[in-house]
Amino acid sequence: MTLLAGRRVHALTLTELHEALSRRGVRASFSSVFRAVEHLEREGRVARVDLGDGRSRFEAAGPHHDHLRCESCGRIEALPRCPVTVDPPAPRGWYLHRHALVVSGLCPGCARG
Amino acid sequence: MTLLAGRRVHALTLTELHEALSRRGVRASFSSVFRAVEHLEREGRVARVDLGDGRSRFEAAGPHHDHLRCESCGRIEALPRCPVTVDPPAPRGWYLHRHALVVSGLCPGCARG
DNA sequence: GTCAATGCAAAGTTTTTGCATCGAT
DNA sequence: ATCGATGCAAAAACTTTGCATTGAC
Repeated sequence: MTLLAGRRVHALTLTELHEALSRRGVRASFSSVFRAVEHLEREGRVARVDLGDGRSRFEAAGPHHDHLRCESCGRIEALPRCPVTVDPPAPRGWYLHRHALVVSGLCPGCARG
Repeated sequence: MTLLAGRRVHALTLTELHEALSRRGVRASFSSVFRAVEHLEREGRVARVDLGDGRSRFEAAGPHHDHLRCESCGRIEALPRCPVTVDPPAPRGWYLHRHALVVSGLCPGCARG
């Protein structure tokens, strides 16, 4: 949980999480990590996010926020505030209750390079 | 292309596209569909979108639009207009140039059921 | 003949499951 | 003994590639 709640590290993939745990000396198989995250997700303590790179990422559940993603290095950050207008013009009949926004471009490092 | 440009059908997966083509009498292997789409994507005529359900979807390239997705039946539609404010409050240093928004909830059919 | 398009099968990724084992109560 | 947690390997789902063949020019 501490890992997933880190302020700097956002939305880790299972592999990243597994490696990060190993580095910290936590010996757990990939399956265990998978199942732990699955469990935490069901409990509502962890949220799965999909940033469009083809794999699921996980982060500590919390207040809504959107994501920034660097198209060059893959770096991920949370957007400081949500730029989606509260009243989306939904086609009639739809009942909408959530959204996921990924803004992409170049992070400071890659934009300079 | 005609299929991918349809107004009703948005963002087909490779499998859906393959099946749709078969139904229309176009006999092409899955690989061929994959490579055709890959080619069209490189040409900029087709755009890949990821709506968070774990597989890539493809649609005709065109003016920006975001997506609606029904969490119950998977139905997908384009949002009539983009509810993202033009000037996202990006952290300093980032150079942003695109976004992908998926609004989800229940489609008219599933909301009623 | 040449070169691109095609089909099939196989490999690569990532996610998920089966199953036997280990551990605490 | 029981019940959940664990590890390993295998299965699944999707995407991508290798390679031999086919087809158009």
